Amino acid sequence: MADEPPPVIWARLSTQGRGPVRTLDHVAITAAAVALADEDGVDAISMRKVAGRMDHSPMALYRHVGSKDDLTELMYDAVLGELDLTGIPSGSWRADVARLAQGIRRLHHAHPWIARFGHRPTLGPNALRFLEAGLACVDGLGLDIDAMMDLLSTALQFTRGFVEQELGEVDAQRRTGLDFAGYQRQTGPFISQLLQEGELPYLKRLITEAEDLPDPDVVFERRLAMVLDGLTARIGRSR
Amino acid sequence: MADEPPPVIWARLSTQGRGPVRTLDHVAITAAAVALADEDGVDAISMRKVAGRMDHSPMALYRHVGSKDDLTELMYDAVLGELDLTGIPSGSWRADVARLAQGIRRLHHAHPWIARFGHRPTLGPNALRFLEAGLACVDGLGLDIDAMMDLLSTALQFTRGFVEQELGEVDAQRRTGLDFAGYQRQTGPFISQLLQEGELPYLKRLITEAEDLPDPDVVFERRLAMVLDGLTARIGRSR
DNA sequence: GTGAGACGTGTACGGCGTACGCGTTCAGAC
DNA sequence: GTCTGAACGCGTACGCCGTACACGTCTCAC
Repeated sequence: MADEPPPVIWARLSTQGRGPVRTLDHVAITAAAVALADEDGVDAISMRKVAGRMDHSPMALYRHVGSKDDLTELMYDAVLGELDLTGIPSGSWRADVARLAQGIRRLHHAHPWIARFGHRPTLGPNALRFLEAGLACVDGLGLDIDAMMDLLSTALQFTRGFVEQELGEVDAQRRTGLDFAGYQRQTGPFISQLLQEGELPYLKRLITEAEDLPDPDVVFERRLAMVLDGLTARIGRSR
Repeated sequence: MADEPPPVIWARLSTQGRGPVRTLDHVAITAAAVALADEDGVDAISMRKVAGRMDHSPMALYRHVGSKDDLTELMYDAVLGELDLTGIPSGSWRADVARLAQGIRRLHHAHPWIARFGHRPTLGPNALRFLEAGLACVDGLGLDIDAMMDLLSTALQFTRGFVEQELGEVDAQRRTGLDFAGYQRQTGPFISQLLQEGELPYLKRLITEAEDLPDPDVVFERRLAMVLDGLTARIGRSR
């Protein structure tokens, strides 16, 4: 059985070695890729374009990142580094977890492409920093490590699901070039037809009774508060 | 300003018209695409392969689906149709919402590619059926339609986030051809090195103290219960 | 000095989504 | 019964994509 190279990028990141001085490294490549993704969207990320942005040949990148999948993992960890974790843990687990959730949501808004890669939990430095900070928030509550993970993960998984739904909207807008109002204008006739034809009482109520343009920040806060309430109950129970 | 075609596929689905009898329609195409995705994964979905599976030329599909994005939306609605909604609403909102969440999770496990498309909430027949059933579960609790949506969406968004994390794992396994044990074997040395070098007390606790191979079903139930607890609190408050 | 390894490049392969134009088939207008 | 034009499926082609592989060049260890 051969010694396979580790499948973890983080164990494969090389530093300047014997050859010519490098004009490229994984940090710069990652930064270029992030900038590209931020500007032009997920679908614009290509090895060729990233390389072009750095005035290098596409194949030059492979000396440093192994594959496009590797690059996306580096990108993910890189933006995780933007999270501000100062003052965490603060002593109030609820405030801290809420701050982490809000931070993660902001991160997804700043980099809407994050959600579109399916990753294992990455072992990058920023992901680890985040994990440590997150678990520190829920330490000292008399919970074992599994329960601590439950608290943290539940809040963050809700956040991820919420944000992904938001971003589906954003992404569709970018692809179709239609904002929400334009979309409504286009779908209006179809929805009217649906309501006329079928038995869709709740769709009707949504359209007639629901708040018209709810502030997504407010909705997020409201739902996050419910989730945190559920976590609180769990802490009380295990004491 | 020209009359653009509606951006909603559902308003553009055509039926047999004047020309030659069709040998293809969006239902058959969608079914073939779903089968392909189930067998070979997201990355295998291509117009060419779907067409090949039906013994047709790739371009024939475009007569019926408009674009690959359209096709993915059809696929999403198609699998939503697999959800069993009989007996919903049952009278117990909590049991119903839990059932919906479990159903959605099962759906994602059966079709792991679902999560990889960013969609607007689709207006397909099955999505509408699901929406109606979901809101029916949380009706009669004295909540307005916005609060009803909060309840339903919070549970489902948590589910989506949970499942996407699970699937990141599954997907990575398919891509690398390494199961979890193999992955652990490969990453073990790197993690040992991390623990030796850095200050990662919680990673250490996770590895030494956490349950070794937690049953994901159990973890999901436990966390979902917490979320539902949070929702319960909200209902009590608004009465 | 010299050899080996690191670095970036050029070329090429097989795949992709889909625009465009074509012949064929048939429902409805006359 | 004939004609016509819309609907249908196909062939070709374009410009992308990820990346395997072979190559020349540069630098450090010896």
